[in-house]
Amino acid sequence: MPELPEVEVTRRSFADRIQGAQILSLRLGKPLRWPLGLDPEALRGRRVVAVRRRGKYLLIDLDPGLLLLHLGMSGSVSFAVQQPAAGVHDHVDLVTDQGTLRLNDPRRFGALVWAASEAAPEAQKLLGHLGMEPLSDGFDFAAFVQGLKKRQAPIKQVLLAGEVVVGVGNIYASEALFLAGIRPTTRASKISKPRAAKLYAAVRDVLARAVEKGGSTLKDFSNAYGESGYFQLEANVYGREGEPCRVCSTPIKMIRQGQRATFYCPVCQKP
DNA sequence: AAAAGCCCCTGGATGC
DNA sequence: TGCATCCAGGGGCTTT
Repeated sequence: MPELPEVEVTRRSFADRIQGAQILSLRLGKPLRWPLGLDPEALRGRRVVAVRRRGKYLLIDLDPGLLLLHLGMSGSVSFAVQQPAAGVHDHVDLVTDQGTLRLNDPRRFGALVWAASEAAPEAQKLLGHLGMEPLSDGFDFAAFVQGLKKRQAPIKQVLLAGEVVVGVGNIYASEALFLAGIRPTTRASKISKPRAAKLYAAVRDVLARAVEKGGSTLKDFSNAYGESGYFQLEANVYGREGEPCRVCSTPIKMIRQGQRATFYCPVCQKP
């Protein structure tokens, strides 16, 4: 479900409310993708210092240590002073003196992982290979071009891999490539500098706009207040197979790349 | 080193 | 109505 915009929207919807809170307990439900890596009891009494985001991971800074929270495909977070009784898919309740942070994740591809610090091996195993943050000042165009240059894989899959730039998932990869006028099957290394410049801008623009719209709610995404996103209504190609391109009216095509659906306009997007 | 496939898991939509 | 099949916002791991 959640790509960078949904994760960022989630972060913003509870970061202020949990900041400074003292952890009272941590209840875990069914196993998630990875074990926590720590006895939950050990967290009692620690303070939540801040909530940051790296790619699609939420970093909940504690004193000391941090928790890495990933929403997987179907995860969503809620934060409330008083949570209702836990349902079958509520697998994390982080109870604090300011409210309870709850993770609901039917498919359980998500995870909550303890790390002693961001530099510690258990954190670096998940974060170490990640590429640039597209919405930060550190998103460097020259490095972006260089990253594309050395990859022979189709550009759609290079975006998804997250090693050049993070946070671009299946929806926004198709959308960014549409905005840039680039065919998803084009080998990354073949993209000229001017076209890379369009893609660089498109990635930023589409993610920033999606954050403003509260993310995309295809099925069940909501922020920590339970509010839906609306960016899906503005999708140019994602989920629109056979429907007319909003620019040229040509039917949108759907193909499969690495077992994931890709959508594009065969006229607006050139190889 | 990089690319391509394979899974993890549940639920909803579709088809016979 | 019942049951099988396919598909879904991710990504680490294994195999080429």
